[in-house]
Amino acid sequence: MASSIHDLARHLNISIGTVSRALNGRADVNADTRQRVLDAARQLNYAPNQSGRSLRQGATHSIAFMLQPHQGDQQYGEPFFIPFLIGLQAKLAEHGLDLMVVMGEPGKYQQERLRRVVETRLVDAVVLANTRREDDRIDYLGKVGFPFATLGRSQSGDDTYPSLDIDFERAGEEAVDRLVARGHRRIAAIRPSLDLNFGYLFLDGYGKGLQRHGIEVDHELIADGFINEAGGYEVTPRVMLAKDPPTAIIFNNDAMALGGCKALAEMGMRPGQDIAVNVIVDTPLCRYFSPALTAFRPALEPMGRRLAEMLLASLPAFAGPEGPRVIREVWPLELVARDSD
Amino acid sequence: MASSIHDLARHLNISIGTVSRALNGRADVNADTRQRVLDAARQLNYAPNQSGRSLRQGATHSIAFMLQPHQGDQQYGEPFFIPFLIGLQAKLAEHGLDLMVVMGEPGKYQQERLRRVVETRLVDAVVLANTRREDDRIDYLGKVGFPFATLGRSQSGDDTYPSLDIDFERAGEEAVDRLVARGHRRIAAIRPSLDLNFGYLFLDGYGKGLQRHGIEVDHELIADGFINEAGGYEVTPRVMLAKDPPTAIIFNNDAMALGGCKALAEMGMRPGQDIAVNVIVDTPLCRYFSPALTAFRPALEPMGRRLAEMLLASLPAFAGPEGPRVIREVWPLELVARDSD
DNA sequence: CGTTTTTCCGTAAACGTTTACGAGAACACA
DNA sequence: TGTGTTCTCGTAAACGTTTACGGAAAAACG
Repeated sequence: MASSIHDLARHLNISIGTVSRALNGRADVNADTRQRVLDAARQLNYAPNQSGRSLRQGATHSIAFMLQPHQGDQQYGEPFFIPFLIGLQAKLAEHGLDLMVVMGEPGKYQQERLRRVVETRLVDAVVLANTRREDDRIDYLGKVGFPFATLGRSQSGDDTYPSLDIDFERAGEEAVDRLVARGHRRIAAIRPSLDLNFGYLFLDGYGKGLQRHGIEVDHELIADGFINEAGGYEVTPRVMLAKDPPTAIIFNNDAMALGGCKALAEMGMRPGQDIAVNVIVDTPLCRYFSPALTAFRPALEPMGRRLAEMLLASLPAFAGPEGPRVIREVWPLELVARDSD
Repeated sequence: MASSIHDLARHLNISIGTVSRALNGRADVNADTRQRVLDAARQLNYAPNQSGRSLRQGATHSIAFMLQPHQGDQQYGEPFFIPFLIGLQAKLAEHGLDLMVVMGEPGKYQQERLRRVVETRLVDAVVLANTRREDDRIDYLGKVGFPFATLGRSQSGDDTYPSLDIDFERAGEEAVDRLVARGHRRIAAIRPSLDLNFGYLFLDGYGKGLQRHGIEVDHELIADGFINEAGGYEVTPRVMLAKDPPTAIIFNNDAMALGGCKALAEMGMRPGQDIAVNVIVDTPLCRYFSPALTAFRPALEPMGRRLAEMLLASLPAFAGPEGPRVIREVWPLELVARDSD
């Protein structure tokens, strides 16, 4: 069924070497011959077998995107990633690269899966999401020298890989600024309990913001919960029961915010009226929730494109004439003021 | 860097044939030898090069999932697909298959991309999403005999491929039942204007439902719009301006429903009070919208798993002893009654 | 002990490419 | 005409596997 380069060569009474060179745009082939090859290829529906060229070239021309669904994502499903993926894959496609998505089982350790991807040479490089503060995957990839980039920062590794993150720290600070400006002094912070790095960054910004306004950090106002709606629902009452309860809450995750608002509602508190709510990392959910939640929005699709560029710039095969280079960027979030504060 | 089967063989003073057989669990290898090979493989971090085995075996052990982002999805991004993908890839992974995601550019024709995937033998099979009523992709894959399955039905092809869909027809009918039971006789239907097949199925069910209750179809109450929020926003006023306006609306898409509700709000109508709203295909957005929208919910993650099973059952290499078979299923949706009707 | 069967392993071909190398033809130049 | 250069192409090796085949050794059998 599938036609090979031999069929094409035979059909043209030409050697396979010439066919290959013609197809790959090499200079040492007669313009006329090239045209004939191109025409015949189209006519016979020929395209070079990917496995064959991968094997010969030692490159698969594909990239793996690795994310780990959290437990309980089956219904909710991190809408965060889709626009990012759209951007990522669009830019990769411009360079003839395909995208593989490796998810792993929800909640299960991904290291084994990653090892297989690497050792098996399934892809040329990996893009890591859900970066943890200490991330085995980064350590591993660094150790074995496999090319990768990360969406999100980490303390692991030695910064020799490209990474793109959003400025959680600054967003945390800005949220505090905003809430203080609106008269709040008792501001709570709720973040995921996992080792996810952005939880720390957010809290740093939150602390810095408070400090700048001369407000002391009250640990009764900080809580960690599982990074989903149930987590937010469970943990929000905890800060509300502080001796001196908060008048505002910053949620470090949209799902947790939604769960938190449910808990607040059950306590008879309406966001935007009885309590102010901000959430870091806006998603469509924040917008459609009632009241619409004031949130900080990242430019996901451009981020996807950009991280693809950064990854490619770090790969010798794709880097420009100046050679490969490692770029690391932190992008600002845009405040979307809505009705919850 | 990467170790090959030759390294392993040399290290063990053994032939590469034996190593391969040991690794692949073939019977004709001494138990003792096998263990030594396995140990050495682990020790040397060896795993067979994927390109090599793909080339030799004529199978890539990966599947492509092909979806087409609609224009304007950059922020919203079809949350529908993530849980489905989680299920799909989980089941595929159980069989040692990897998942490739091919998106194409938003709004752009995917045929070229598909041809490349097929001719290049990038994957062993394809899963198609966003099936259209007449779908070139299905025609093409059928014609060239490339294995595939679809999420959603189509009129194209001759039903010789596995497909899994949700029962839009029945959901449309049930929505009518529900609304009639609640006293409505003037029920509008809003669906996407594209050739997406589910739009037709939905409308069939809607018509059948009306008929069963002796209500005549009024074409002033049916409208098509672009399948996003803007489309819903634009088209909803149109049905509201009918000579005899509707007291209920069924939306065939969550994004359109949200846009529609915005339009309704601007006309001073509150869903659940001044007008009833149902939406086919629930997403988290429906749940968090205010008022929470009554909607019909599919079991996305199980559907993903199931379609993977169905696809595998149709592939000779994975089918059981009874040989490959084509399964087609239509799954019911679960009504989630909320506050909008 | 001779014969047959079984167990185990090495050899080599094949999968479909790309590419280094070299060679013939055409051309330029003196 | 002789020499050097440029164009163009064919040859063959290599990428890392899997697997059909055959053969040697061991085991089973009478």
